[in-house]
Amino acid sequence: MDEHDQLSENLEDYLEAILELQTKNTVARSKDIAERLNIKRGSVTGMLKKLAKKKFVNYEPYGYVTLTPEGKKIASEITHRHIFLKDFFFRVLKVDEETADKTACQVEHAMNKQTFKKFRAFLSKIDACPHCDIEPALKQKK
Amino acid sequence: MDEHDQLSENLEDYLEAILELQTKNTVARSKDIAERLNIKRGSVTGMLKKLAKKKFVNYEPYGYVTLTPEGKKIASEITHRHIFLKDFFFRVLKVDEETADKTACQVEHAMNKQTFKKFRAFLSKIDACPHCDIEPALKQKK
DNA sequence: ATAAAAAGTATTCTATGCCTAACTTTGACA
DNA sequence: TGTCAAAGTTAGGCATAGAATACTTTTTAT
Repeated sequence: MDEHDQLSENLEDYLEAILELQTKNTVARSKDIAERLNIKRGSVTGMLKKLAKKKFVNYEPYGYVTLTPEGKKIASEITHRHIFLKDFFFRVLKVDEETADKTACQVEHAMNKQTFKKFRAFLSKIDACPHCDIEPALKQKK
Repeated sequence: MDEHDQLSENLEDYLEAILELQTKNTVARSKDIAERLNIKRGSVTGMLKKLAKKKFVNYEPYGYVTLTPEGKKIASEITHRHIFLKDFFFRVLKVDEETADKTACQVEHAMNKQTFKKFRAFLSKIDACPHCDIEPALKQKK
C-alpha cells in the first residue's frame, strides 16, 4: 500500500529516537522508545510495525528493534540536522536552549537534503569570513 | 475550552490566506478562501468558526470575514516570515522556487517571533559585511 | 520454575480537517 | 418587486494519525 511514501514528522522522530538509543545503549528497546518520546509503551508497537512495513526498521515481535540501512540513513540525516540546527539557534542566534531544541525539531523535518546542505554551506562560507564576527559554534564543529 | 491556545499550522495558513485576500480584494470571501487553500467551500465555514472562537477573526453568518487585531497581527507575522524565508531559500540559497516556497511554508510556523527576529538580525549583520559576498536578495529588501 | 519486567494486542478515544449534499440567504437585475 | 444564481451554511460522514487503556503473552533473571 504505502510501502515507501514519505515519512511523517512523527515517524521521523521515532527513527531519530531509535538511532539515539541504539547508539547509547547498543539496542533500542520498546520501553525506552516510549520513555524518550513521552508516550505509553503500548503505543510504540503499532508505530514500529508501520516503520517495518515501510522498511525502515527490522521488527519482530519480542525481538530487538534495529534500523535498516535505509532507516539508518534517514535517522542519521535527521539527527545531524537536529544537532546542527539546534546549535545554530542556541549558540549562534542565542535563543534559549529549550526553544532552540524545539525549533530545530520542527525545522529538521521541513528542510530537505538539498536545502539543508545549501544552508550548511552558506553558514560555512560566513564562518570563513574574518570580518563577520560570528559566534564560535560553527567553528567548533568543523 | 480552547479559546486561546496555539494555532495549528493549518489555522495559521487560513489567517495568512485571509490577510492576502483582504489586501488584494478588500474583503475575504469564503469562496475565495476555499479556492486559495484548495478546499471546498463547505469546509471553510467550520474553520472560520474555529478561528472566531479563538478571537482571530470576526465572523457572522453571511457577513464579511475580517481579522481581529490579534488575528491580523499573527497573519502579518506569518506572511512576513513567509516572504522573508522564501526569499532567503530562493535567492540566497538558490533552492528551486517551488521548494523554497514549500520550505518557507513549513519553517514560518516553526520559528517563533523571537527566533525569527534573531535570524533576521543575523542575516542583516552578514549582509552588512563587505567581505561576505552574499547574494543581493537581502540587500534589496532593506 | 516462577515472578517480574518487557513487549504485544485489541479496542477505544481524540483531534484535525476534509468532503458531499441538501438547504438557506443574499443580492443583482429584469 | 420577484426570481434565480451565486455564495454561504449545515449536518453527517469519513479518513488519518497518533495515543491511551486494559489486558495477554513472552522473556529474563533468580
